Amino acid sequence: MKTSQLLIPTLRDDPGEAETVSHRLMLRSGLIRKVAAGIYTYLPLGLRVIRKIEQIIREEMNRAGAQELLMPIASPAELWKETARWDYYGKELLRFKDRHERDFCLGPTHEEVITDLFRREVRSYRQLPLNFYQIQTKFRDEIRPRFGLMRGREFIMKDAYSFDVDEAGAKVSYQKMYDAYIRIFTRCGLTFRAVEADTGLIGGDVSHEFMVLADTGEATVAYSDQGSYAANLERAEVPPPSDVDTTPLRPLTPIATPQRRTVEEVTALLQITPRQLVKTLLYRAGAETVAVLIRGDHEVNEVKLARLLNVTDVVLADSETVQHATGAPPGFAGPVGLQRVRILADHAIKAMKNVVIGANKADTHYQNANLDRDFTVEQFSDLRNAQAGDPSPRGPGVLTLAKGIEVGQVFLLGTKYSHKMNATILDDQGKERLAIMGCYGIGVGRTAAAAIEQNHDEKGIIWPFPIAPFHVHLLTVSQSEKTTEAATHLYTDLMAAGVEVLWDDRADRAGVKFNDADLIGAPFQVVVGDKGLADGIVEIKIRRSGIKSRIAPGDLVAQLRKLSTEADPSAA
RNA sequence: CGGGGCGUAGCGCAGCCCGGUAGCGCGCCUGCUUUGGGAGCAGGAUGUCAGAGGUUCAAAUCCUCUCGCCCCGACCA
Repeated sequence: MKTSQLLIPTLRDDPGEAETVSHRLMLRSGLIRKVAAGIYTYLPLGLRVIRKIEQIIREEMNRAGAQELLMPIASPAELWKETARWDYYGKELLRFKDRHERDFCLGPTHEEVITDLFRREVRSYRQLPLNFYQIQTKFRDEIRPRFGLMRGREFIMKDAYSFDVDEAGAKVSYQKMYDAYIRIFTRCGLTFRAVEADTGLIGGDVSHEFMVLADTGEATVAYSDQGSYAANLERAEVPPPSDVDTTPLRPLTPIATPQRRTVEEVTALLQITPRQLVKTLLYRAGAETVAVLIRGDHEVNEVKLARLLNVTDVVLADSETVQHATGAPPGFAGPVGLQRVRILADHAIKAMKNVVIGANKADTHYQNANLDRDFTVEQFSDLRNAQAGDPSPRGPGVLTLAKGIEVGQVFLLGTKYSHKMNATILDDQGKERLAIMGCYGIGVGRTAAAAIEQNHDEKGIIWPFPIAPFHVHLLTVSQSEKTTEAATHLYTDLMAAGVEVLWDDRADRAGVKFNDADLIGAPFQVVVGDKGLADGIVEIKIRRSGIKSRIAPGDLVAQLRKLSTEADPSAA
């Protein structure tokens, strides 16, 4: 393609609306333009990247035995009411009525639609396993769209759904997708980790997320520095402490702590460390209020708490609720004499002795409070976030925390949807059984954004070869006929050789072209100009390394082939 | 939804406090020169100052409301 024939509106300045690297560079290099919050147009260059990623996904999904289909974006409320997600999904589900006042929604995911198809069309275990996938536009009315394609409301997703007769089969299907995802993200040139994940709104039992490691990531990953353990922080297990403090018990003593509410204020006043203090946090979980005891230097993991209480989410109680439950203003809650709410505690509390806790009385704490003697706990559980330096819950090593961008997630759903929608098949005994399902998603645009987060410099994008919009950016830096003629030949030869080449044939000066080429980030730049041609050469610049080499025009195609193979071994 | 901020030319911004002719840089158009890392000169076009009300002789500027967008939090591919 020629630049003069494509709309590639590059920007010299950073757009004011964009802060993250990928968002900024996508706008600047003319890949996308915003239409509304979280809603974008993919311009020709951006669409080429999207298509490249889609193609890699297609190849690997097909290789893994999945079959492609395409479901509608709009789906009727009835299906969603069957699984109760019409109510449960909340405001993220964009609903509307058709002209007959029938309720519809824009699909945020397609478990209902695919399960409906399955139950209508599939009867026998002989037809299984089945795995259907689609690459389609999804709509989720996100609370806060941000960072360009990283979290859009409308976005392109590959979603796949597997159906098996039994658990064993479902695990095989799950593993196939897991392996396919590893290949997909590897082929996209990303540095990533597969981590254990919470199942969230989709539901189910087992799940892994594929995290591209990048500082701009919204998720936190905890992984072992020596072993293979890796998990989303939401999920990362913290084993109970092995050593118990054996200090002799001292008598419980009230102590005045006027206006000292926070851990910092109380520990500063009493000259102790946060490790010697127990925070008592009150949470609302549905209709119930619970108290959660947690060591002063730890953070409550609300996902774990919600899971323990079997609710969808928990929120910190407001001050009125705290006052009602403890008889004291917030900041002075403690488990001693706390009657009105259940008391839950993180495992770490078991190991603590002579702790400081709130006294359920304004401006007062207790010193030397001790479990069982002074207060009791209804249930101990893993309720805190893992911290860097914690021992790995499985395998050797200690945990390190890093930021990650979630580009894909795989779930073993079990019968969650097949049960609610009665999706059954006959097994080899002629008995009706619920299909065991799995579902598997990849954010296509987010994968492109993540690739930019990991591959850029101050000049612009450095595309991994397999997902670059073009392999070669051909730059003519002189306006002479000689140069144009030489470039025309090279352009024709490259195209004939199957090289994806973008020829910057604009009448602009060399500097403009060099800068745009660096910004757009094709892996290789070929520079043709009067100077080089006088010496009988053209120049190749490798975008990533910046290394330039001079080469006879006749050798260009062969040389680029060689460089391409080095850049993308999987393409060979 | 809670907290913070912003809406002025295609992009980046100034002007607003202290009301009176809407500006700067880049980009765009024309011409000449230039042509290997964001050219120079000359000329030119482009704005419902987010919208609606109000105050005033007069509003981009002051007041009220509405809308949109960005950032921080709760959500997720």
